[in-house]
Amino acid sequence: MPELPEVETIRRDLDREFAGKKVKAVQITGARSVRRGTHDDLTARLVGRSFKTVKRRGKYVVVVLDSGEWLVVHLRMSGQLLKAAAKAPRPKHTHVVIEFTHGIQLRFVDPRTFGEAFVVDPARLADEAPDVAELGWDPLEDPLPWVDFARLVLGRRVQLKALLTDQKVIAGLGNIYSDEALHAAGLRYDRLANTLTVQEVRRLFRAIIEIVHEAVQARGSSLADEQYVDIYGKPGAYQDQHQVYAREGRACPRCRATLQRTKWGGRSTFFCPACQI
DNA sequence: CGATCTACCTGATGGC
DNA sequence: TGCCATCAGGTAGATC
Repeated sequence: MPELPEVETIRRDLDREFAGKKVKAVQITGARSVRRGTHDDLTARLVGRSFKTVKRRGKYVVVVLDSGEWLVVHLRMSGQLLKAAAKAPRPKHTHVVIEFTHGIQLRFVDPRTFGEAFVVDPARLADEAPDVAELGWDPLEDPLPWVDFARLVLGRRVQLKALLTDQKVIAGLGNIYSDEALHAAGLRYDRLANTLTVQEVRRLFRAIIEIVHEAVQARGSSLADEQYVDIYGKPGAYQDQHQVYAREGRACPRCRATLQRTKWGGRSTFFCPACQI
């Protein structure tokens, strides 16, 4: 569920709440949530360590420990990171609990169990976490001359939605924000990347950056099920600014044509059939 | 290289 | 009420 803006919201709050805090104990109850390395190894590399800073790469949360190692968390479809008092009741599907002093916990809750947490030595990232090492351009973190973006786009004969959601090309966009960015740029999801004009590439570049920044401002998107919440359990507000996502049958905010929903790559895709070309 | 499936899971929702 | 199908923010791997 969470894409770049949601993960960035979580990152900022984690950094504010936990930077400098020392891990007292770790409890791992969900078998699937820790699958790179053993449970004992994760525990040993966390206990007694402090959270130094919290960073983000694409949709990965990266906690830099005072040992220099990284605690990496990916929330996949249904993961949540929640700050809670030790005595507060534990939600169902709580798989990992990191205990700090003063009775504060960081909990990893994940009903569908696709998410994961692991500790990695950043010097060995390419070997031990190639998925993290190979991430592409992060539209919030990485300054990128737009001509370099143009090279990324024009060099591929691939449909735009595949390009935007390919984490090795652009890190952090998923189903919601790729649809929103394509609408903002006036481009269809199935347009081939290498057919874009220079002007269209520039519009896409600007649209991606703008959408991501606006969504971070609004603390991300929570859909009807409120699966995404921040570390305090609060939903985001960007869904109120969605122009196309989950708005099929309604008027396009730009041209008033009726927005459509279709299936692309096995997922719902929303677009305006009139002003996205 | 690129497109298309499948699989990994639980839970919410809607039709009958 | 129950039962069944479908859908959900992601990604990796197999196959063509």
